[in-house]
Amino acid sequence: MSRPPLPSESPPSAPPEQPQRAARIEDVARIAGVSTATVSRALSDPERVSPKARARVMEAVAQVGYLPNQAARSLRSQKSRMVLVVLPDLSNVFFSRILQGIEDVLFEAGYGMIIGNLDGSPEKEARFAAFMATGLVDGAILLNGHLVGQTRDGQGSPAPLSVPLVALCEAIPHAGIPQIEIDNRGAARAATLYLARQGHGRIAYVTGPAGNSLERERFAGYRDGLEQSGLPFDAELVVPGDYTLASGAAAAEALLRLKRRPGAVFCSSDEMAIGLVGGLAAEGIEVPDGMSVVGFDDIEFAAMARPSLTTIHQPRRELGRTGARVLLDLLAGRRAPAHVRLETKLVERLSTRPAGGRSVTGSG
Amino acid sequence: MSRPPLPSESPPSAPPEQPQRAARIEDVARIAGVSTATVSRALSDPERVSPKARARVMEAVAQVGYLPNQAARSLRSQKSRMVLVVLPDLSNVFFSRILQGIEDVLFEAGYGMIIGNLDGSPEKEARFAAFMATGLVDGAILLNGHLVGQTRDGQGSPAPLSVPLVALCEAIPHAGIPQIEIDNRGAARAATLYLARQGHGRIAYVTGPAGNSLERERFAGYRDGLEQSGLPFDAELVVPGDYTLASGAAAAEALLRLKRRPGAVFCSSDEMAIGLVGGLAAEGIEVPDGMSVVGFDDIEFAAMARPSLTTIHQPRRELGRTGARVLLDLLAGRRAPAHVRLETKLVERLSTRPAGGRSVTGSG
DNA sequence: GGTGACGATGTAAACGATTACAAAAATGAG
DNA sequence: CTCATTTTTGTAATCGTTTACATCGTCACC
Repeated sequence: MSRPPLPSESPPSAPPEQPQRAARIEDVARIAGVSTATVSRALSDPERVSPKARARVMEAVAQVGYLPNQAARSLRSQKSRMVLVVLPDLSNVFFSRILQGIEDVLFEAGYGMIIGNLDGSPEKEARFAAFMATGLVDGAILLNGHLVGQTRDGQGSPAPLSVPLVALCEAIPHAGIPQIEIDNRGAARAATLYLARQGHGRIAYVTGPAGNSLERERFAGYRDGLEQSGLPFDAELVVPGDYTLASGAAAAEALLRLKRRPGAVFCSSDEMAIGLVGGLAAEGIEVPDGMSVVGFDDIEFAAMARPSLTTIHQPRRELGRTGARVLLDLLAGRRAPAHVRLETKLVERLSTRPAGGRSVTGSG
Repeated sequence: MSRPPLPSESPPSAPPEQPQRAARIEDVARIAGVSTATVSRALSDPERVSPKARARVMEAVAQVGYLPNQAARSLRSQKSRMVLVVLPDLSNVFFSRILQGIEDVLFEAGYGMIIGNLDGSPEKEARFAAFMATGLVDGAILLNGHLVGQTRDGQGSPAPLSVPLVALCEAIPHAGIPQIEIDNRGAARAATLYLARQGHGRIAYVTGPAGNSLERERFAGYRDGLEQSGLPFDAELVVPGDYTLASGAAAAEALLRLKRRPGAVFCSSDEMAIGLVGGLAAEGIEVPDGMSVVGFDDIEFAAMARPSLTTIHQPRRELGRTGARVLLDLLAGRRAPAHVRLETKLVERLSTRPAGGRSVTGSG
């Protein structure tokens, strides 16, 4: 096709006022002297193109700084190379390292990560569900323990699980969704056994929120531990909490009100354990001399706390990594394990000591 | 084209095996008896469509559960309604609340959030830069203190800043990018003045990493504070750190080696302050009786620490919110402020006390 | 009743890639 | 050298929207 002749003063070398429109595949094709199909192939699957053409394409790409438009790409290919990560609370330190692990693996595989921070809002939940249904993401990792956007408004069909999902940490009661988790029950048993072996006969337990699936497991583990140690279960020693610092402090008061105080406490979260230590200190009871305390999670701060906290270490980053890997398997159509359990580890620090023994570190 | 006759048992009312293809705008249009243009208008700008048509469209949408395909939408409209947030380290607790603030505002405005975790990797940086250039995101918020993907490989043109940007916390030396930050210098001055007013004559300072733009400001503020209090500056009292717990602990040792010990220390981060407290305790010096300590940031743990930490509170969530708002202004073509400064606040807790006074809380 | 303005609607052309299909070129066997 | 086969390339359809432009009524005003 012939164009109208250009004004004589405009050599094609450097058009001055043009606002730098991003280069398209067509531009690359023209410069390289091939078709757009060849350019596309050279970029996505270099083997399918002759070395000569490939070189010309690469040169043209470099010359114009071509980057394929993502919207066009994902419209046509029906893949977005994006993953949604849904979590209940972005500001909760517990999740940040998991996110990091997820990001590690996703990035490596060329995927991006969209964050869905639920924050207790049903609106958010609905929107994130839409993310999955509109092709915005190829899959999702759920850290929130339940399915997202199960809205069946009006006569609408039961929202189809449009993309592959993976559940991290909390179990989702839905068949066919791989679960990545730790052995909460076994870990809680280990913590309880540890205290029992240190000679503590009355071991209290500060729970997480009722109804939480993790919590049920941990509570079961606590009872396992008691049983295995030949200790009696005493409902009086079970104090309700909700994983927060404040509930740990409240638990301290509750425990001190008991006629027969426990010599040790196992808390279902580090935050509660730290709150408990503070609450005990306010009443003049120092940890570990006055009481031994074990936490759960091994958050960053557990090691910094005073006294540093004996706790159950969860491999958070590795949990994230594994979850991402399993999702990638699903996305690639590979067979994925239905269930992965990661090892926990009891980390001994200074918030526990044998019952009846004397403190090793003389305090002031 | 004629198909082979179906087995008689399959009436067309409910095709059983069809894998539930997502409804397209065309389906909605057909059911509502209007054109696709009208459907599009009814959804994006209901005012432009007659009430009758609107109602029919809405009904059809509900009936088939239509959700517009994002890729198609953003391909055509050249807008993705996504924002990239770039940060140096996702696992750093300092950022999580900022992220939360950003997410708050973005969600409200109908935007999604893609996370770019740099993690010190140039590859990541390049990829995130590509996110901006490929239409994947409409804008970006940078928490990392420098421009992303400034790669000018080969003869490539100087990567055009393709989308609106906002710099949060750290300043980016580049004209035209709005900066959202706190008054680091003023806050550091306030912390120093506070200690001076408590009667401390020798006030040490534990720095952040050299070369950091925040750090320069804070150091200047420390000197301002000394000057304003009529105290001499003593280079011996400036101990290098890098914001980490470990460097705080190391600083403790350094300070204890001095012939004339300071009575108070101002640390450029809470983590260092907490490390310092631990390091001092290891040498038998308790805070605040043996030394007063002030931190910076007011991270979650500052209040939980023992002793709880006097520190400079940064409105992290609000920083995130403001950054997101400014970016939205930019995206909407509204005039955005070039510079926003948020207020900090000195939070008095138990890691400081007047010089020479006696401790109020009797320990042990 | 004619005319202009306005609002509601429809038609069809983008947006920028990927990819099914067909054609052309290269390769190898006989 | 011919023919079958394989590789490489090109053409054009396609993904599912939005939106410029054209069209068609409707209404008010003269």
